[in-house]
Amino acid sequence: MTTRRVTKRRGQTRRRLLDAAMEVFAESGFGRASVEEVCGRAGYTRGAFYSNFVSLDELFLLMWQERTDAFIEAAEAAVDAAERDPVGSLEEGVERLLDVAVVDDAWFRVQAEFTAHALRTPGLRDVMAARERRISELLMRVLDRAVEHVGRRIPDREAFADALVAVHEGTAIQCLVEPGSRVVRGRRRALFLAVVHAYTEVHEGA
Amino acid sequence: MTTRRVTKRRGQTRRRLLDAAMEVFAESGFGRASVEEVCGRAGYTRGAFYSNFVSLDELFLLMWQERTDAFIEAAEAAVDAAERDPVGSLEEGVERLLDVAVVDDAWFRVQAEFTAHALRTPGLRDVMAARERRISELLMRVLDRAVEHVGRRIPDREAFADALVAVHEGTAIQCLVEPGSRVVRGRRRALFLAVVHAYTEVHEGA
DNA sequence: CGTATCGGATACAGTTTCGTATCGAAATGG
DNA sequence: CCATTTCGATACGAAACTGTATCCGATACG
Repeated sequence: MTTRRVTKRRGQTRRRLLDAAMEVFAESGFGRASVEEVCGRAGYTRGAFYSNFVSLDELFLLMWQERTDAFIEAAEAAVDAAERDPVGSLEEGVERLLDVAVVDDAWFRVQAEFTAHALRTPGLRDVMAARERRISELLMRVLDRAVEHVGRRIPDREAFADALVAVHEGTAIQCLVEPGSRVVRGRRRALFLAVVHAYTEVHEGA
Repeated sequence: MTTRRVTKRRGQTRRRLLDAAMEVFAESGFGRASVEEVCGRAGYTRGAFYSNFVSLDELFLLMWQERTDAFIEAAEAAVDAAERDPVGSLEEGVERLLDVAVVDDAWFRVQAEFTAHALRTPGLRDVMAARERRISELLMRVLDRAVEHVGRRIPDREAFADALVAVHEGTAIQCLVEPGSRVVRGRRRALFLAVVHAYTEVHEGA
């Protein structure tokens, strides 16, 4: 077992394959995508693929994790910045939350693919659950300050977090299924706000 | 073009193929399921399949519609019965709503498959959207009486309906992703109740 | 019953995909 | 630059799947 040299060409091919996978899965779906289709899109042949990954399943997971991590990290950075510049009202807090919980069409399709895939692959359920938790923590952080600032508190943080995630995912589906309903953002805002009010109460010792 | 005889054997085969499709799609996913796999499960060969359907896509759609219709009709019947026996509180109304909006594991998997599939098949988006609307109407009917009965009214029915569907689907995902969280039913109830309160107000002329 | 029609099994040809094994080109590092 | 390692293209064999065409048992109808 000798330590192998790692060339930069390798990194580039992995990158291109990962990116191509995202496009292909969004278009054809995971189940109907072939190794060849991904390679072709990336400008390679199967040789490159099998030299970098062991299976489509692995590639899919890696791609998904990469995107998820990138998204969460970006969102965390935004939240960090926001925490140094606290909002004055719940409405503002929800507005920021909407900015973080963006719904991107291609990505959400892949997300749907992954969900379906993960639901019948035991090991992946946990991966998804873990991600849901990270996102819920993130959404919580966005609101924490705002809630405190207006003199309210959160009796049951866990329930609140679950509710936020549910609303996020539930409304995201609607955004994509409904044809051209741009009205949806308003609906999302309203629903988030309602949930924030419902899961917080006026702080006693203020 | 003569009118063809329709035997009962044919009906039976269709039925078995439809049922097998449900199982297979839940296990293997739609994209990775083959015609042969479905036939095998049903106890037939491909000859039977191509004599009854033109493609897996068609079979999938028919199966999905059949199940969806059955579910909605059953729910409607339950709602009809319930309307003759009105509830006395919002809590009771939500409880009934939970009974209607059941989350069945296998079916939800197939639902996830269909969602992913429909998101990249333009014609199917509309089909899904139409179904969402039927379900939202149903959920609304469950609550209408209850809301009225406790002297409240619904300012924006459409927004309310959307919110209910979003909560239903969002929480359904959580039910399936989280390992053994039986606590979730309580969470669902709470969230539904919160939404009902948020989207209704005390009726003026009472 | 007998016969015409129907339905599903079987056989077949063609395509797609897979995973591996091999080979030449490119990159590395001395 | 040269030697060596690494990377990806290509060639190959095997397997799975598709869709059709044909055939024979089952079924309906008079």
